[in-house]
Amino acid sequence: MLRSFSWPILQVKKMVDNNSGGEADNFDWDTEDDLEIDNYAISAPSGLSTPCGEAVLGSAEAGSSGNSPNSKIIDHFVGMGFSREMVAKVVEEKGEENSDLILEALLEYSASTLPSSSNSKLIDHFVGMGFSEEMVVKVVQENGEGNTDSILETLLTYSALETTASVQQNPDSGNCSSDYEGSLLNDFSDFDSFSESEEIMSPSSEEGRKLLHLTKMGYSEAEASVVMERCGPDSTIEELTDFICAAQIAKAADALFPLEDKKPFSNGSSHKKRRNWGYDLLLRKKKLKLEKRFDEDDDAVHLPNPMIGFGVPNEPDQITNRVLPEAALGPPYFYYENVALAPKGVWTTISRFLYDVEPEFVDSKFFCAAARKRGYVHNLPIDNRFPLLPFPPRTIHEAFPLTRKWWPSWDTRTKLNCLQTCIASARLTDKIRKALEDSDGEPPLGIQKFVLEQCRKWNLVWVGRNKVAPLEPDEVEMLLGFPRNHTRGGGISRTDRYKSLGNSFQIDTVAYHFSVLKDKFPGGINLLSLFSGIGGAEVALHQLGIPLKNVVAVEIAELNRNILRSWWEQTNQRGTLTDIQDVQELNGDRLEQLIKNFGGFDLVVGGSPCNNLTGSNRYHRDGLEGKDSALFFDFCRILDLVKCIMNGTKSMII
DNA sequence: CGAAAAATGACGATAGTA
DNA sequence: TACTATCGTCATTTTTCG
Repeated sequence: MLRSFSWPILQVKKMVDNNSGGEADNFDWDTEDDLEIDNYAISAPSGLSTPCGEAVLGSAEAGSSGNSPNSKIIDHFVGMGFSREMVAKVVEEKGEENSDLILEALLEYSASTLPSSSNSKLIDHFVGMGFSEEMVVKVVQENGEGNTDSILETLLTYSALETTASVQQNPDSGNCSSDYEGSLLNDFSDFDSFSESEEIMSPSSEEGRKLLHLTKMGYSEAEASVVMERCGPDSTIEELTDFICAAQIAKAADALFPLEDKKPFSNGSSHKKRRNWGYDLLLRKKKLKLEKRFDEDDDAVHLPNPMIGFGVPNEPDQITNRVLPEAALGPPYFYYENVALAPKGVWTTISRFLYDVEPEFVDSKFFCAAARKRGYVHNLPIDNRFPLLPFPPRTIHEAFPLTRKWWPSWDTRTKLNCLQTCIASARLTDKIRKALEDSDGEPPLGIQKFVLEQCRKWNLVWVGRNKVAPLEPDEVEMLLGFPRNHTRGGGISRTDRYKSLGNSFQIDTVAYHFSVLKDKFPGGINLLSLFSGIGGAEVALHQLGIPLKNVVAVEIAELNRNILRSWWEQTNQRGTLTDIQDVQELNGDRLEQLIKNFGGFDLVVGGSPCNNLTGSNRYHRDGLEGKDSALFFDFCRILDLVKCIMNGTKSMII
């Protein structure tokens, strides 16, 4: 509820900053000069072509209709959807000077009265925010009037689509469209081939094919059909995905605006700059693509070799200081993780969405006996890190001494490969055994090559004469740094243990990065753990001896929530663990409540789904737009909400 | 016996490095 | 150019459970 009412706050700010607001539709999408973008953001904030562009105009007009300052103020708030009586009353109580207080009071009153309001009142409310009545009625019907949050979500999406569409179709935008479309071909070329193969299987109507294609890409049918309507029947998949992509970026960014502007009359420059974030990003993305066309992708993220990030224990070449972009500075600290070997461009996008922080790529083979190439984007200090002690075994032989007896000399592996979610079948290991038994002594080179290839692929170890086997679940736990039997019990199957473990952090690696927090939070920390899985972040902090005060863990899988809860109880944690099922539940309201309860999060951690990024996925390696990996944008959304709410809370306290 | 859960086996492409 | 690594998905079979 609060969130839906937060929107108008932005309008007030815009209105106060600049009352003209008429340039929204003429936003220059062809601009490639960052300086110009920044200037634009600072000098003409009302010109942002946000999805609520209409709302801005609407309220500005409403505002200018009044004469005396008093009625003007009242009109402003009425324009946001508050009732005139309520506004008048509040203005009288709080005085017309302090809009902060007025808004606070209005929000409070509305929160208590709206739930009982009628359907038409709800519609009026959203119409008051600047959405067209037609659209609101439709969306309320679709979503049901109970869920104001999803109504707002949908409205924002539709509005974003309209805005981007009108900008794209604006003939005044010069050569923008041709460049833009051309550059997009690169990005969606993999989708292209996908669609061609799909065509054979479902040769229905062209429109149906596109719809199917878009929905397969993970977009809702509503999104897909709206976009197709906007783009016309001749639109290509590239154009369609472009619209949706832009809308999603806009959506992710816009979800943050309201609370960002909780201090309606502050004018910090970074504050204003941030508001342009999603669009700024869109432009940068475009710029990046253009650069790519000229073979100048300086912006492309490249993996370090050796993959030691800013440094690992016992290795030279430590980097102990770096300059973070201003927007990235805490509080809170944040820590995002995903697979390093993602499709091209993914890490560039991730970095840009996380305040342009340079990712730290680290292979966990420097911490344990198994490789794990991961990228981490975080704003933690990087000096005076220390590792967890004792060091875990860092070679296969140290980790599994019993295998030494059976390890053939021609298997030269000293480290295991990445621990994944599936293991080799018994049939494969048996096939290997038979292949080896045919020859006594040294097997032929061909056999050696085959066996070694399979061993690398499936992380097999030698457990007997000519006998290889996959790792046991508890061995995987050990390699990843979890306590033994961490994932055992509670009715979890063997298969699911592998799956949960395969999706987890390597504790020693993460703990090394977290170690800098120990001095800073001697009394313990409040942790927001998104996609928490089996609790890698929690375990790492615990091992470091950093007390966990309040932990909010968001995890979709019940089995994983049970594992974390069980660990929490086993280790006699003093703090409180709140678990939430879905990141989508975590809206502004919920976060505000949580943050109010214990004064803010010190650390926000999350490794969003990698299944659409990893090379192991043969079917849906769709990148960040993939069905599951797109949840990355929820990480951004939530992180930014936390940032905004905490800054807002702080300013109210001070 | 039948449903549900668990285990099994077949299935390449991409992107980086030497 | 050749070589290597990769937090996986799907359909089917087998086992478990009531």
